[in-house]
Amino acid sequence: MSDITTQKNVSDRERLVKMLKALGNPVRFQIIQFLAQRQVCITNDIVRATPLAQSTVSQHLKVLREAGLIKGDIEGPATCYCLDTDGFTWLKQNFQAWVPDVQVCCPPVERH
Amino acid sequence: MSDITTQKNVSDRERLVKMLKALGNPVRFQIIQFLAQRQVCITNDIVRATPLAQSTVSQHLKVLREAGLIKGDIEGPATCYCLDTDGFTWLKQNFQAWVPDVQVCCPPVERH
DNA sequence: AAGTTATATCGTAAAATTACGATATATGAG
DNA sequence: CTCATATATCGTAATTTTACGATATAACTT
Repeated sequence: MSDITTQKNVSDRERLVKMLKALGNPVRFQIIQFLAQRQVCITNDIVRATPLAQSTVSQHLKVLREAGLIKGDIEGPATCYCLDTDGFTWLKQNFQAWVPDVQVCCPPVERH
Repeated sequence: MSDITTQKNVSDRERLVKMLKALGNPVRFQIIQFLAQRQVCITNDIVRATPLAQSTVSQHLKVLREAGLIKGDIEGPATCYCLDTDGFTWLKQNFQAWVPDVQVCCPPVERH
C-alpha cells in the first residue's frame, strides 16, 4: 500500500485503462467513429472503409471487442459489429469519475 | 475522402487520440491520479511513489507533457509538475463530443 | 571549488504493437 | 458437392513502447 500501483478499485481502473488504450490508436478510434455513424455493419464494411488488410482490421476489432467497446454477432458467414452499449455507458461514467476535473492548477508555491 | 482515415477535424482527433493513448497506460494513468491528489509535486515525489527507475518515470512524464496533460515548471534544481488545466478541460469536452453516446445498439437486422 | 540533489537525455535490451500474407473455417449459392 | 464470400487466426517482420543504467546538466550547500 505504499506506492501508487497498489490501491483500491484496481480492476475498475484496469478496465478503464484498457478501454483508453484501445481508443488511443488512430485506426481503432476511427473504427469506433465509423460504427457510431453506421450503427451496425459487418467486418468487410470496415475493411473497405480502411486502407488496411483484412487481417489487420480483424486484429483491431479483437482489441476493441476485448476492451468491451464493440460487440460482434455472427450472422451467417459474416460477423455483424456494433458498439457495446453497456461498455460505452460504463466508459463515459467512469471517465468522468476517474479523470480529474481540474479547477485550479499550479498555484505559485514556495519550495524551501 | 473515401475512407475513414481522411476526414475533417483531423488535428483535433489526433490530439484526442494522443491524449487517450497517453492515459491508456497503467503507470501514466496513475501518475495522473497521483498528481490530481497531490495537486503539485516534483518528479522525485512521483518516482518515490513508484517501483520504477527515475529515468523511466521521466520518460512517462515526457509523454504526458507532450500530450498536453501535465505541465512542468523548473523550480531551482527540481521540476514542479501539475495537471494541465487547459488540457484536461479540452479533453473532457472533446471526449464527450467525440466518443459516441450509445442509446440503442444492435437492433435485430435482417441480412439478405 | 567540491559535493549533493534533482532531473532530463542517451544508449540499449526486452517486450508489445502493428501490419501483412497465408491459411483454416464456416456459410450460402449454384 | 463445388465455388465464392466473410472472417478469424497463425506466422512473421518491422516498428514502437517500456524499462534500465549511465551520463550530462543545473542549482543549491558547505
